[in-house]
Amino acid sequence: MTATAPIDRRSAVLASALYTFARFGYRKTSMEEIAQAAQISRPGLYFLFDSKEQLFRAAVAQALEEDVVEVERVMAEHAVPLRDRLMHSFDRWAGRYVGPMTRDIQAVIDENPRLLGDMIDLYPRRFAKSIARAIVGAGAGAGAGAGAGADALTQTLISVSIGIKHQVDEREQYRERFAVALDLLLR
Amino acid sequence: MTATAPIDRRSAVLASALYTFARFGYRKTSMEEIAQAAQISRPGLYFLFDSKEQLFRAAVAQALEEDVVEVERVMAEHAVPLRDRLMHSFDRWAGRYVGPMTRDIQAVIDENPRLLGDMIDLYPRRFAKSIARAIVGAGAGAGAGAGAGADALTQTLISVSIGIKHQVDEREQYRERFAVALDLLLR
DNA sequence: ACTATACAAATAAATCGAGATTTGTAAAGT
DNA sequence: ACTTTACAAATCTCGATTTATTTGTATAGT
Repeated sequence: MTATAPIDRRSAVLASALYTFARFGYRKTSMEEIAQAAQISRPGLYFLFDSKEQLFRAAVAQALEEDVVEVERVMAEHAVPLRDRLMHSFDRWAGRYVGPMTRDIQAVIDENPRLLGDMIDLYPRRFAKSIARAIVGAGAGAGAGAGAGADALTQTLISVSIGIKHQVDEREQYRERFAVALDLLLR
Repeated sequence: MTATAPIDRRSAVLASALYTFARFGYRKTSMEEIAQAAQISRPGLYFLFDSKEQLFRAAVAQALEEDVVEVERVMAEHAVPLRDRLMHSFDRWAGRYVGPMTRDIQAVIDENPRLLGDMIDLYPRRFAKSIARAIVGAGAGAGAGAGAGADALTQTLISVSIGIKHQVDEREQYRERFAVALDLLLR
């Protein structure tokens, strides 16, 4: 119990930091601003994180990790209908980052690929794998072929999701359009 | 016959100009570069077009017009399978602008909405309408509901197309992925 | 229906130094 | 496991000036 306190603190700072990075972009966000938003002193930040770069990486990693863990958890709930699981997972993975407040989180990630290294490929792959597994598990995608049909369906769902994200500017619109696509792609 | 010569010239200059704009962006492309690429003198350009802005508008308009006219033509050919018509139309409308050489045509259009005015909304709407009409005509999308199902299918196809364009960097990859999506969305 | 040359006016890019901000670390304190 | 204060070094910002490029037009020529 006593050991969880610093972990929670660290986690809270990362969540706050990501939000601050999102508002001003990586470059124009100072450690001072991050510290104030997180209610910590600036040297205290350096106690928790070695550098601004590492803090940024950790903040993005935590967000992606939480998202993908939630997706993996939901997709494994075989009792609830596949359609509902997909809706929830894509909304968490992508829909969540549509809209005036959160859109810039995606932007700050996209604009600093150099700082993020593997994460940019690894997490989306893990997301896709989780989706595909659940689709074969539910027997959708292709009655007999199994894996191939599931990969095709997964790939198409991801493309739809990316496309919608570029078309709409509110999370609710994302959800509506993705629901339409889901109805067409699931029979 | 004698009157077609200037029209062809103008048209060729516009095609060349769009390509040049695409390579360097609107701002960093000079009239001199456009003139050289089009094998015409710079004052000659001003004889054909009032200003750089007007030339840019005309170049984009010509490309979009040719694309959408081709789409309308193909989608009206009721004899050929709907799937083939859709593949051809989306490849012409979007796939064509994927790839190392042509990728930036889309970018230069997106980056200068102020210069393009209505075109940015009008041509995509015309494209969507052409697709939706053909889908109802072919009886796909929804056996009974007619229009609603066709609009949903059209909307989803467009989202897929936009998504794929952001995922791939070669036209052939676009075609492959879109074919996969088509197979899933058409039964 | 153009080309070649030329030119004024506007725009953009390059340079530069002064001043401010920011990073990362240290030290002393609780 | 932090806070406060302090500081050197690096980085960024800003304005000013200069230099170069570009636009749009004109003029003479074919």
